Amino acid sequence: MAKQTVSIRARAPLAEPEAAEFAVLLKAVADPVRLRLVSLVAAHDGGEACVCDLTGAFDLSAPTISHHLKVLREAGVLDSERRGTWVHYRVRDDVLDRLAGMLGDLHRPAGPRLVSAGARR
Amino acid sequence: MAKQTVSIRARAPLAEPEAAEFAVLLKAVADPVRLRLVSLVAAHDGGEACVCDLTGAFDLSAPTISHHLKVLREAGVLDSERRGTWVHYRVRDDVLDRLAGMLGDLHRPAGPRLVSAGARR
DNA sequence: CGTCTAAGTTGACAGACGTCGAAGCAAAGG
DNA sequence: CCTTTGCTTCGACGTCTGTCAACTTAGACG
Repeated sequence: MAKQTVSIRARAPLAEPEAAEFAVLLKAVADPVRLRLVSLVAAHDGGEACVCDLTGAFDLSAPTISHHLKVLREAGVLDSERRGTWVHYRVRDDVLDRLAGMLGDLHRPAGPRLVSAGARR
Repeated sequence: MAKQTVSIRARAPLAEPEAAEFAVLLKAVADPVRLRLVSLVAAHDGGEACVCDLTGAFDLSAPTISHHLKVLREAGVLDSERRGTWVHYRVRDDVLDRLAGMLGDLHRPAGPRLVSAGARR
């Protein structure tokens, strides 16, 4: 009788296009400054913050902060909206959820999920 | 009676040292090739794979694959062990869990966790 | 030992990245 | 209209990163 070990690692590996897509998100977040920026925006009351709330937390010039915010915005991690004089940033919760879910799924065997894909709110 | 809206965003923002630490992990994974490498290793039978199992999936030279594996190893995402002629790589599940957990926590309000911090296995 | 195969190291190079100062644009208030 | 304040864009600079060809190291097997 053959070996019959049902593979414990049944999940299919990431295809190249998916990997490329996630890599864009990961690259955006893979920087101490940008990670803290996301964290600061998420932790801010109401889940949004204007740039003026953020610059004080860093020893960096305003253009540099603006640059990092642009990277996060273009990657889809943050949304921005101008209201009067101030520009408000907000975290794309769904995007962060997809990212966290993908990383969790990587090493977790296929089957019933522990966490539902949608965010709880 | 006062409004009593307990701030929905109570989680403290990431401190700089934590951010730097996580950024190292994220940088390691924030590359299409490395993301697929991790995925391939994780999806491989037994949760481990030798380099010879991996090189075929890419249009890259062996030194380049070796370089990416080194980055992942030094960041702590992968473990490697030489057994005879072959070097076997394995995913550090705990590390990936910490990463996924951190990203999930970023935008999720503080309070009772949905997922226990330790991996289920 | 000699040789073959697997994997890693070195050195080089083009391109991407993080940072800043200076200049630009947008809204609000004189 | 002019000025001020908040934020972004531009241009430049040094550093880091992904890639390869060439070479080296580590075991296995005669």
